[in-house]
Amino acid sequence: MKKETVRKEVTTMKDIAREAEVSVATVSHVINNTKHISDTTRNKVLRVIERYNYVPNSAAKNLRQQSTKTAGLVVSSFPDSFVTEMIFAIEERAKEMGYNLLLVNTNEDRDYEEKTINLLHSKLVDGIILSPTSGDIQYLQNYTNDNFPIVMVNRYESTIENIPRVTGDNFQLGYDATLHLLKHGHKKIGFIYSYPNVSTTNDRIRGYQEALKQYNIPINDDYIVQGYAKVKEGATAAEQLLAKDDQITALFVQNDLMTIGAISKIKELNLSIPDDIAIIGFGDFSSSHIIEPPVTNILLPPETIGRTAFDVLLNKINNPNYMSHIELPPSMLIRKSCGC
Amino acid sequence: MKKETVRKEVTTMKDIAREAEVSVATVSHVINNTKHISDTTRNKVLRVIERYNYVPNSAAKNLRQQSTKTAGLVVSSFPDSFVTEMIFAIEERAKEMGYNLLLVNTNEDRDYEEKTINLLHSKLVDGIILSPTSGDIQYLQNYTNDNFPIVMVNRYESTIENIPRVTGDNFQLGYDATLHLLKHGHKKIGFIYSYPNVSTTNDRIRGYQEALKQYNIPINDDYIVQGYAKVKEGATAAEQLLAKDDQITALFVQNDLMTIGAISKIKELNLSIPDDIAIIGFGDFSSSHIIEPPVTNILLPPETIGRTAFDVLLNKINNPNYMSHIELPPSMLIRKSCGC
DNA sequence: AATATTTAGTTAATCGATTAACCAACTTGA
DNA sequence: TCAAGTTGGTTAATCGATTAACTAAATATT
Repeated sequence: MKKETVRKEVTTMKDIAREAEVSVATVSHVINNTKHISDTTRNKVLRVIERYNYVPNSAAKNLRQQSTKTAGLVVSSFPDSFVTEMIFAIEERAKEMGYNLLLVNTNEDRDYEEKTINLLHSKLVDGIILSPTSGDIQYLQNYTNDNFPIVMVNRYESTIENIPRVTGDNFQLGYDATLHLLKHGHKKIGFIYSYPNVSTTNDRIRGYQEALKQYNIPINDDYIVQGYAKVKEGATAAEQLLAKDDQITALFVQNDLMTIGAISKIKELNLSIPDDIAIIGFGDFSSSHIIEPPVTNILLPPETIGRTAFDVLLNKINNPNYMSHIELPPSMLIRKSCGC
Repeated sequence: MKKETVRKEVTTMKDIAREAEVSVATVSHVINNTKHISDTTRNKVLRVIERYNYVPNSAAKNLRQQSTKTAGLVVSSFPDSFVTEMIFAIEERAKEMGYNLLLVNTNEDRDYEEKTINLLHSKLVDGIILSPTSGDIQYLQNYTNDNFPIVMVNRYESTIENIPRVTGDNFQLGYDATLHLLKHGHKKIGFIYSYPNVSTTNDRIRGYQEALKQYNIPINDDYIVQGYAKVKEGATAAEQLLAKDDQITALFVQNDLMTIGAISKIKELNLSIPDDIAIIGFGDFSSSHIIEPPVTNILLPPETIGRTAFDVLLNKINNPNYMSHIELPPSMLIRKSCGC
């Protein structure tokens, strides 16, 4: 039951060599400038290449050179403006450095993540930038033991220390945003996170709790709910929080889509922002300032994180012993939704 | 000045074969299920594979099999919700069909697009889904002559008819949105597009003009301005349109970011939406319904377009003679900004 | 019992480049 | 004039898999 494959007539270096009446080695040297070739021969070869519209077979090249000038980028989610901008920055930096990017989205599926990294490993890419999903990623240890370059971006896994990483300071982020709300007099602050058991969520929650502790406010785990990084689920999470007898007066939401969901739910309930419910979102998403009221956000710099991550990967590729844990500070973009 | 390369100790199939005391062929057959191997041998091999955490070298596999199970996706822009969702859909469909996706963003750079396709060609990928940027893309003809599978998505180039494509019906889209504004009594309608000389823009403008013509309204090219698909530039475009003596009363904007920019500019000018200026945007972006007033959009289905595009590519890969031009109809999501 | 078929493996050619090692012819220098 | 160096190439091994063709042993068939 073999599939009938239509054999493609693809020009190889051999064809070019034959046509130009030189050896394949010469063709290769002309293409790669690896040896001095006389102008006559060089031009003869180039003309044939031109005529046949010849492009060297990358698989063969990769196999021989043990390098692909391609990097893998494995992210766990996608249409969230922070991640999108980070991807964009990595892409851009890769382009600048002469690399291509193989982008894969695991959609928070741990098994798929492992499978993908397996696939990307072994010379399909020179290295991987990974934003891991939750769960045990000890399997990564095998790759790092093999000296296969991996760097973590945005999220990290604290049990694995020997992988370089570039993230935001999410503890500080959680702390700063919460403190801001506390200063406005809020005592019951809801926290809507995307996914559990990932460093971004964990660290922000720790920061949130630390701020509350400093204000001597008891920590209530019921105030911390999941919103799956989506509009609808963000709305549901907000609804759930606002339905409590406790009269929560502020919301701290961890991504743009959930923020939009939460705001639409608050409006639907005919509550006023920020008078009834204050809200702080995450990331400088573009509609923030035209939403009514304009949304106050706490941010991390996606471009810097992305570009830095790629540079770190490059360092790791060139030097297997390279190591660094880079953490970038958050900042706040204060508008109206927090009550300022 | 050769770079000192640290030779990586990578386990090959030969190592596995030696260790399991079988031939490399047997190892290959175990891995690929290409021949019946006794349970004893199979297990012996599998154990060694497990122990060494062995993964076959894809470059070698690709070279031999003349197939990579990877598709290239070349887009010309990125952080726009329509494109993002389309990419997401293509990704998802590729995953379902056992393919990986090599995503490259050309950022509207024609030369980079050509270079990228050159690179992706020749067995780095099995085929390419392309959303071409403007300019002469006759160079594509070389690839299609080689039977290299390419399909165009979202945008197309009308001078090349022998490449399958999946797009929206943008003429209809331009027509419908404009007609809607005309029915509300608007006569001076500004049109803000992202990039010139691409089919999406051209077709929508044709639709826009056709609608005006049917209402016997003279076409004024000054009403058609560029917004570069970005928030800031969208705002500038809106400002430029509203500054005219003509008193434009409606805006038809071709992507989410520019729509957000235009709205913020209108608010900045203390004009009311929809009373002073009606506005119709494009795409069902998530903040549409919480912006004040909620934004009316005309849409195309990014998921259907994306999934279909991948299926078309698959057809083209399996059958070089496959051909189709698929055009999906627009729909409208009416909210308040149009004056309804 | 002789022959045919099945099972379980092996051998070796192959994919299309890169590149170290080699070589021939020509220059240069003393 | 002859050794040394330079120029402009070529030869052939190699990267790490896949797979057609082959073989030996075991099993089935007549």
